[in-house]
Amino acid sequence: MSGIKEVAKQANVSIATVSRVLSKPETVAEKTIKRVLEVIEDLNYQPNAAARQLRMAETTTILVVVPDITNTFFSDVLRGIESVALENGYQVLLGDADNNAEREKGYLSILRQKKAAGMILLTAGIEANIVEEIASEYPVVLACEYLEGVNVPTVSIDNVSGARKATEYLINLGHKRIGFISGPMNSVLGRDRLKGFYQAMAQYSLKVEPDLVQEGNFSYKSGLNMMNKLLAYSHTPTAVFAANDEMAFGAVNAIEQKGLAVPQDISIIGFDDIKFSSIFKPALSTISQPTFDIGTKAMQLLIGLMTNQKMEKTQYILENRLVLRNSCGKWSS
Amino acid sequence: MSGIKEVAKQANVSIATVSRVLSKPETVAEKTIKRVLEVIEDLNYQPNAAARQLRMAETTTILVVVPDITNTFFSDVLRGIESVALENGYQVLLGDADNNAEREKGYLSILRQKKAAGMILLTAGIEANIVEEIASEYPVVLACEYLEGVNVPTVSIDNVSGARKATEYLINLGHKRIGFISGPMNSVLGRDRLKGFYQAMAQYSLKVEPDLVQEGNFSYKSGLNMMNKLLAYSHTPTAVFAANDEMAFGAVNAIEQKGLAVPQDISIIGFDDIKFSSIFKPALSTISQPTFDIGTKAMQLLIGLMTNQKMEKTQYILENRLVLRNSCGKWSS
DNA sequence: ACTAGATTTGAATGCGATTACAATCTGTCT
DNA sequence: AGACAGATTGTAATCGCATTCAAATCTAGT
Repeated sequence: MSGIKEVAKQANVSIATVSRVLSKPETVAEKTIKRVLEVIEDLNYQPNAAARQLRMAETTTILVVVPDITNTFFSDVLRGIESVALENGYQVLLGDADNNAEREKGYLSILRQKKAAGMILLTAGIEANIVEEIASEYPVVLACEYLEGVNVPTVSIDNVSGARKATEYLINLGHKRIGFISGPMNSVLGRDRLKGFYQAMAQYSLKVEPDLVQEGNFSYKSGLNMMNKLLAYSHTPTAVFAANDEMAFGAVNAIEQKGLAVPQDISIIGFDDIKFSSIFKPALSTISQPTFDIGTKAMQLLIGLMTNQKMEKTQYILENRLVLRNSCGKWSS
Repeated sequence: MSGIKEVAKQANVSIATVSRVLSKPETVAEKTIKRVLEVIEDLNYQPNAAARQLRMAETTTILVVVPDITNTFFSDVLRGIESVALENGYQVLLGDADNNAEREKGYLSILRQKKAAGMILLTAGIEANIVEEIASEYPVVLACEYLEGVNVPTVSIDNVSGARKATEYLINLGHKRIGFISGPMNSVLGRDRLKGFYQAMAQYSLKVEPDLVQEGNFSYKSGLNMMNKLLAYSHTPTAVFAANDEMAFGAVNAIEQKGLAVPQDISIIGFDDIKFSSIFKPALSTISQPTFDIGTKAMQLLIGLMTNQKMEKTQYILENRLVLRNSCGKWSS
């Protein structure tokens, strides 16, 4: 309950002096500082954030919108964000969109209310033009997913090249009939990974059979279902690339439920390298994304934006890399 | 940039009327409402949160402090919290303590600055007396971990009975030499689960060999290490209870690395029932916690506190239950 | 047409902090 | 001693909104 007035009274100074002790101590006499500080300590005084924000026209909270906080991939990124936010005196307001574009949009009002100074979008459910509009008015950075043709600061990985890398690896192992379990086609991420797959196949003059590419939704269950579908064809693939690790787990388990073995009968590769990928059996070969770094970079970018630093670069593509474990094997036919 | 003044001017009314349209429309003439609303729509006006908060002396953000957002257990709880927060017009400010008590304490200033109206603690690193003090001044609810002898609203599960349940199950399967990989002994959670283990063993007059209980820290790696330690003894246990699922995964993998099989040679049971437990092989038998419900209940409690509702109950213990999968087998000697 | 009563509106005030500017104090120099 | 520069402190305006209270407008009954 104790406000600046109370501190001022007890320290026998004006509220202006109290304020100065906190923000510009060099303009206040030594012993006054001491006296005021003691009272502050005593009363456990902390300046009211709302009043300060109103006066200063700035807040130190930023908004992060995630599609699903339960997904460890996003929580890793979030941790990166929080880490540099904290270092720089920012707090993060969490918006879980729950994979719902409407809900995602709802969070924009936080910005308009000036409740947050900026926003990091880990999602991509909002229409590109809306994002662009909001980004022209407020500091916004996109992480993980980029929006085609939108000129908003972005940090991401190159999903196309990552997918190409994974596919090439399978090809070099000798596989020719390669299946693909994609992410949802309405997400850039899903489309890009598919594109990378096609590119690699084309580069090696391999035919991709339409039946062998199935659309999942990044969930374990969909991986399981789609793999079962692939298994139902007369010519089953000898390797399949799942567009994320969770679906890869599903694929592996579907295969094993049919009495087949990974990688002896079918090789599986994933994408993301989440925490459980190395714990899973067989340990999953996958494309590793620098999740934590995506978070830190995104937050650094946002801070740059908020403090009006002129930026040399606003588009960052972080490196991904192939991590080899035990879910893929050679194939000779 | 458009404030209430701008709206008032364009709608040709005073700012008071604009404010009334938003908060007490029934006191404003029909057509005035319509006109004002149109301008508001037009300008995309949203009342400045800081000004509003300052005037009203209340905010709609609450603080949630988690030990580690990366842990799916906590992110599930968080999702529960967010879900009812959103329904009731609250936003959640996330504080990741990163398993660091100091950092945890740092978040308390958010409350003092009135940046958040209340707090949910999913951690328990802060000293009990400090928690009690802060809780006497601000709305605070504890979730997941309770603090002994602290009279603060709490929602948790009964870790003792859960652990007893898991142990009993192992005993009923015929196991006698049962090992335990505990959580850190400086956490209530870790101690309670150990207590449950001891209780069950005592109830069935089974001796617990000191060598067979090892202290881990809830991480996969510690599960792996501690299991290796257990495996090094001449009389290895026939079953081990790991105090959480991640450590259970570590235990299983340690066993398999030694060429032994789960559950044929050794049975493993975990605690938490995280998402990955049913995907893992063998699918892990474990104690399931109602994570989402813990979150919703905690948030409901907090809302009650913040709105000064008189509460019939402030201590909730949610049910846990044994979920049987494939990591435990019968033992006869 | 006039007035009491009901409805609608506007001007003034305060929330708690920051800060430009004015006022006061200190000590030094002439 | 008086004056002035520099250091220190206080005064008051301001941020954007909600709210109060009194003024303005409208309604209907006579």
